[in-house]
Amino acid sequence: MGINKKKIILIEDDATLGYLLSEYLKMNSFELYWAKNGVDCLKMLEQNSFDLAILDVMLPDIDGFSLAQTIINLHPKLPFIFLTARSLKVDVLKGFSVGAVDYLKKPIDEEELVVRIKSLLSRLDTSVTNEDKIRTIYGIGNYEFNTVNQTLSFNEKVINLTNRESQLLRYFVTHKNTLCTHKDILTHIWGRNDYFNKKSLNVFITHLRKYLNKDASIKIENVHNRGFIFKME
Amino acid sequence: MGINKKKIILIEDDATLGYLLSEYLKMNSFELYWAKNGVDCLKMLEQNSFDLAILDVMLPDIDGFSLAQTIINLHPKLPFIFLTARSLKVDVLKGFSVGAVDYLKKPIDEEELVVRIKSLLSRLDTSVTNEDKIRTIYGIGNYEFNTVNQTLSFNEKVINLTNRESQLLRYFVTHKNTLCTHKDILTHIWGRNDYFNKKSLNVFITHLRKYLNKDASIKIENVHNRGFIFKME
DNA sequence: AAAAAGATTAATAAAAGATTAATTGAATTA
DNA sequence: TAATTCAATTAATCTTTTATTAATCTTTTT
Repeated sequence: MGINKKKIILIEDDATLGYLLSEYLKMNSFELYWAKNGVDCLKMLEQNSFDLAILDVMLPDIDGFSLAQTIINLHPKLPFIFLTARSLKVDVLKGFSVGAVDYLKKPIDEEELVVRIKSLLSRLDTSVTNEDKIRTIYGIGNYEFNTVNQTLSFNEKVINLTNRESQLLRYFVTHKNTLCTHKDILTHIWGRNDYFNKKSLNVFITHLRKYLNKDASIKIENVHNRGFIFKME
Repeated sequence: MGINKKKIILIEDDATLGYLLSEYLKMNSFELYWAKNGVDCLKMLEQNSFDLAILDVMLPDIDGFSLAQTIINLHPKLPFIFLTARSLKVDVLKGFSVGAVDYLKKPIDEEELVVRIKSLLSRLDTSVTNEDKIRTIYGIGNYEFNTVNQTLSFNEKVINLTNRESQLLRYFVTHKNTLCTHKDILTHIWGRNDYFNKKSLNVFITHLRKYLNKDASIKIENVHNRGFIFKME
């Protein structure tokens, strides 16, 4: 998750359940705001910006679906989930039709609630997902390695790598400066650790060394009888 | 929703439930593919590109969680939901921890399933934004490509493109300078990734290369065993 | 110094790709 | 309805690429 706590607003009139959920969610490092009714809720929405709203359908002063509608009008981007005892099918359908991200039926397990919240927040948070995505471009010294196009560039010069070369280099950059045993490399890339594949691996090591010899800070060092260490940085 | 039906792959070994869900989802204008086991599933994933996977946890040949792991490795962007009779809490938590978008317990109401699917697809849908960006006219080096008239012009000379030629060229200009895998091109344009369509693709590559050979700055490069890169600019 | 492991270069065979030609099949027209 | 046309697919052939294997040389280890 990000460096900042995610802000959640819980709209729940029941004192016991409200307290329980608030505390549990706080324990799971969310910043929690608990509104006990619709009026409080709107006030809080005025004063803060939230990442998620959890809405009870049955509220003393306003119907949850109407409140959801109001929330959408005021904050179209705020995702919300319904949490309710009314598990009537029409309600579930109505919940989604007004734009709910999820609809959970009481009694809900707190742990499950937390993983559901985390799951949907991580998907909604584009900044996080982009960071976490498998990187396509790696800097290797003065080289640039594009794992998708399978190219290695150095000062405008572009080398096209073959599948195996690219696989091997990717393995190395993701395991840089640590021993990569023959066995690990072979089972991971060749799928099988035997004499001939090991010979093949050696050929590809030579290829990569040749490609990378423009930058002296990068080295593929052999550890006798064990494997290789890809040194960089 | 977009102009095209969303493609869903359902992995379910139970014949009755599988049939029921398939039919119901088809009725709700999804394009449905039903895999009865893990092996079938992987084959289908090779041959098509999907918008969503629905996974039973209990499969005859492979554990659903392991299959999910495999799916993530092969298709990191494909969202999946679990649909299962095992409503054990640990399973739910495990489901989300491996990256599920939702975890539904049997017996599930079909109507609810559909609204949940629609809700999450609408939130995940990025293709629409990309589709919307398609322009009518593209400059390709000294050429001008009109996607509506399906023409390619060079110094007053006009080449009339066929449907396939135009589709393929459009795919390339909207994905220029990045690897377009055989699979992506074939599933996107031909709808199916198999041996014969790949042969067909090769023929069209030859066509486009011939049309575009007046401008040396444009190249359709092959990446052995992976696909093509349309280089321009 | 001998043996094993590793590095390098070269040879080879299988697979993939490119190109041209033939065939199919649907749409259009006589 | 038969003939024509044109695009897409399939087939046949040739070319290129690539992973592997082999051969040879160099380095390490005992």
